[in-house]
Amino acid sequence: MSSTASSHTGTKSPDAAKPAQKRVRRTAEEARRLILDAAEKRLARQGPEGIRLQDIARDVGISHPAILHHFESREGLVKALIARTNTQLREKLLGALESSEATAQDQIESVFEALSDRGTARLLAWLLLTGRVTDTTQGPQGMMTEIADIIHAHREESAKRKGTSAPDREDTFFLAMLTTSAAFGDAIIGRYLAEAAGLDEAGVKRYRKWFAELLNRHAENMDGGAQKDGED
Amino acid sequence: MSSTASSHTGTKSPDAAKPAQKRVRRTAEEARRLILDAAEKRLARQGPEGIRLQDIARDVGISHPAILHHFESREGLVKALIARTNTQLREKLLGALESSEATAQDQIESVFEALSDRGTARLLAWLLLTGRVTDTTQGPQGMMTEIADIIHAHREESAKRKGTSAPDREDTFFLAMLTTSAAFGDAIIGRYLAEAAGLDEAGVKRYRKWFAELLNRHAENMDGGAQKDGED
DNA sequence: GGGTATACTGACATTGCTGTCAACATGTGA
DNA sequence: TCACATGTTGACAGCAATGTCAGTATACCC
Repeated sequence: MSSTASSHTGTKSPDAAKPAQKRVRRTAEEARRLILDAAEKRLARQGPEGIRLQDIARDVGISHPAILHHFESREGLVKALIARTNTQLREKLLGALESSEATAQDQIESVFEALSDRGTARLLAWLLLTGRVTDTTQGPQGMMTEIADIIHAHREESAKRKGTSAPDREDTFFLAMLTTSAAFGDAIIGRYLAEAAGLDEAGVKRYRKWFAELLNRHAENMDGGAQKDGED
Repeated sequence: MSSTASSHTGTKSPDAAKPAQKRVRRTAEEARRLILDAAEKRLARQGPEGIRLQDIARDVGISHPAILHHFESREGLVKALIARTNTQLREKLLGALESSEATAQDQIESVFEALSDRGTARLLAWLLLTGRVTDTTQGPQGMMTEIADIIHAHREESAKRKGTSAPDREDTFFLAMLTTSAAFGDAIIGRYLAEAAGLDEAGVKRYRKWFAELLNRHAENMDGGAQKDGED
């Protein structure tokens, strides 16, 4: 890294043995990907202030103007990172929902996973904290309503199958909202809470299971009504 | 603001109505308080990057070196703000718990309130995001375990009174952890989720009540065991 | 009223980061 | 093999933010 090979081009020195810097040249797409990866990593580790062009450039092994070349500005980089994160989050969540094999347990687990993985929640928290949210349909908000709709459809279908009354729509929203908030908060503070309580990894797993069961019982009570065989 | 009044002292003008800049001289304590208030406000409104000495100084109506005079450095200001916020949060939460008149509903409500008020959760989120957490006993983590202990004592007492089996200690931790995460997440993203779902203020209230009842039912099931009259 | 401690200020030094620019180098197609 | 598009770079400009310093003004005490 520090071997900056003195001056820039070797042309001045007739030193044939020193082509020195084989400059790497990636496709624009590849370069963008690497830069976003590095930015994501920094952000997850060091928080908002960890996004510094110089640092990221060093991580990737390029000069910082290269980043500006690909993203126009620091703000452009941030926007691109947000967009990519949103897309990935959306895909993960919808994927988890649509795999009809997954139990409700798995689904809730996957929400927690998706938000804590790669500092997704941290990025989004920062996004919300710095007031970068403009459009209600974009970002986690829009996602939640979309997902709540899907879940509600499931519940209605399930209720119809069982011949019980359809669940309250607001109840489903509340379920989604609680899950989102809890997973969100967990991604940010969960680690510290667990540590303070002396919970190891298995304990965290138990916690999530406990939470999923809490919601399950609630849903069964609501959906099943007076019915008793409320297994899913 | 631009009326810098040319030179510094106003003694030149005998204008009694305009002694120009009677330099205000507060007690150190008062000055610190005002500065912290302004910093807190900025932080709540603009997020982490909103803490700029110049801006805060302007808000208070002093020059920015005055801030440095009282807090040594920007970092010192941040630390002081964190300390104060922690203290205030602690007092609020313990206060809410100890007022034995409060129902479980009220208590949960007060957790949400305490975290969302004055951007407390935002500050703490930033604190956690930027990895400023060192001591496990400080900050929200330690608070949670402390509070969980108190709640657990309540539950045990209540169980004894009813003659039912004592609740699982871990169950209480999980309750506290969920409440903390949910309130924490809510303070950060709740506003946006509610907006996306079209929830007005009354809706948010219903949500919190719904959540409190969810926890209540769970606790009653656990504590009451086979008992049915689990009102409290 | 004079003296002292210290809250406070303007001007400036310093640092660090984003963004610009001209030039360089490399993959691709003719 | 040559030309071209473009990924890439070092040097520098510009700015913003923290921090320093010498000096000023005010509350408090005698």
